[in-house]
Amino acid sequence: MGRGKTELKRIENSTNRQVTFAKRKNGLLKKAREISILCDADVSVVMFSEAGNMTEYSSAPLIEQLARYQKESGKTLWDAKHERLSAEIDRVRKENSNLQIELRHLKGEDLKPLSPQELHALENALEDGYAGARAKIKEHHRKLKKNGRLLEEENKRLSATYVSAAAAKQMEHGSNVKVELRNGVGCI
Amino acid sequence: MGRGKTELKRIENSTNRQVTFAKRKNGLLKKAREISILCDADVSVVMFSEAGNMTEYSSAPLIEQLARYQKESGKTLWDAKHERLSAEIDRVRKENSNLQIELRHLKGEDLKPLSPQELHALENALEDGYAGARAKIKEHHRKLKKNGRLLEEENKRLSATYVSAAAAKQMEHGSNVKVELRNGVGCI
DNA sequence: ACCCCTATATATAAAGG
DNA sequence: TCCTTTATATATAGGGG
Repeated sequence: MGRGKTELKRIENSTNRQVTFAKRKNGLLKKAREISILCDADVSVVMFSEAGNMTEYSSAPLIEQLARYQKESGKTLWDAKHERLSAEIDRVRKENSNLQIELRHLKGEDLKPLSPQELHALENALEDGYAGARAKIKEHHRKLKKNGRLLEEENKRLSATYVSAAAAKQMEHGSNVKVELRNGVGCI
Repeated sequence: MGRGKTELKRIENSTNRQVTFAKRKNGLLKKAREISILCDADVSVVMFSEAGNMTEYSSAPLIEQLARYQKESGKTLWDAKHERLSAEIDRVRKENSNLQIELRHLKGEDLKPLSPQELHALENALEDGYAGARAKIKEHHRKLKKNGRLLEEENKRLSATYVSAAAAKQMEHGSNVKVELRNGVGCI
């Protein structure tokens, strides 16, 4: 619809994608309104842009539409959602636990369950990671310094906000591992 | 659209109304599919004809769309229990994100947003952590060795299960950070 | 109700400001 | 990014099986 025929695939150019979304979003909403009026139908549309911005249209209260949806489709939105949420919580918690174990191992804690082989590997990982990280950090540090006092002032400002953000996060959900490391990073 | 311009009001003739609904319903669904594909957006449409027949389209599971809707709009579609579950997911996700950032910093990645002060602190943290961890690991390693071959055999067995568990976790949700570190730990 | 056809009305891609 | 202006592509009203 327009000067060029468009293939039905994700528009690669980000700007074009956004522009097209804005146009078509309006088009879709208009069509939804029209059909609900012309044909005395109930229509609900919920859209999320790539960036996460929501747009909705519903000719009747959405909750009523959903109640109807459940009755018609036989799908139990509520219960199913509950199960999904619970499953997601399990998944995310497990991931969290793994991350924390990783951090502890890297700090030399909770080594008991590790076999000699794993300990050896951990030593190597630490050694490699340490050397690489240290080099990168120094390099980055050096670059920053080259930019002189002005930038350093700016960084101090940023540092202040970063530290308070870190503090806020601690208050929020003080994981031991994180608190310790945050302190290490944020203070001095 | 078509031979006659149509007023935006309920079509009086029942047959025409139904025919128009059928046509426009398909048009709307097509548009919804297109926008979701072209613009990488998430779109859900639920429609009920005058007669009560339901049609739905959702680029992502409708339940998830609705969860997002709730969060964005602030409107409660279902009970508080679900909201608590959602809040917990958000909380743990945020914590995961922080943990991953920490791991990256410790690996010398994503250093750009850090100020010189923070970089310095990170260096110290790495240095201290590294020395401490290494000492602890060596000590632990030494102790294990003292217990001789029998225990070592046992540890090999444990190691095997640990490694496959780690591999399974990778398959599950391969975060870059984790995968790399797990490899370091699990593989030698 | 469901196709098909065709004239028109709309939607929108591309381009420029 | 948003608006305006085209030229084109699509959607669809009305009509006939």
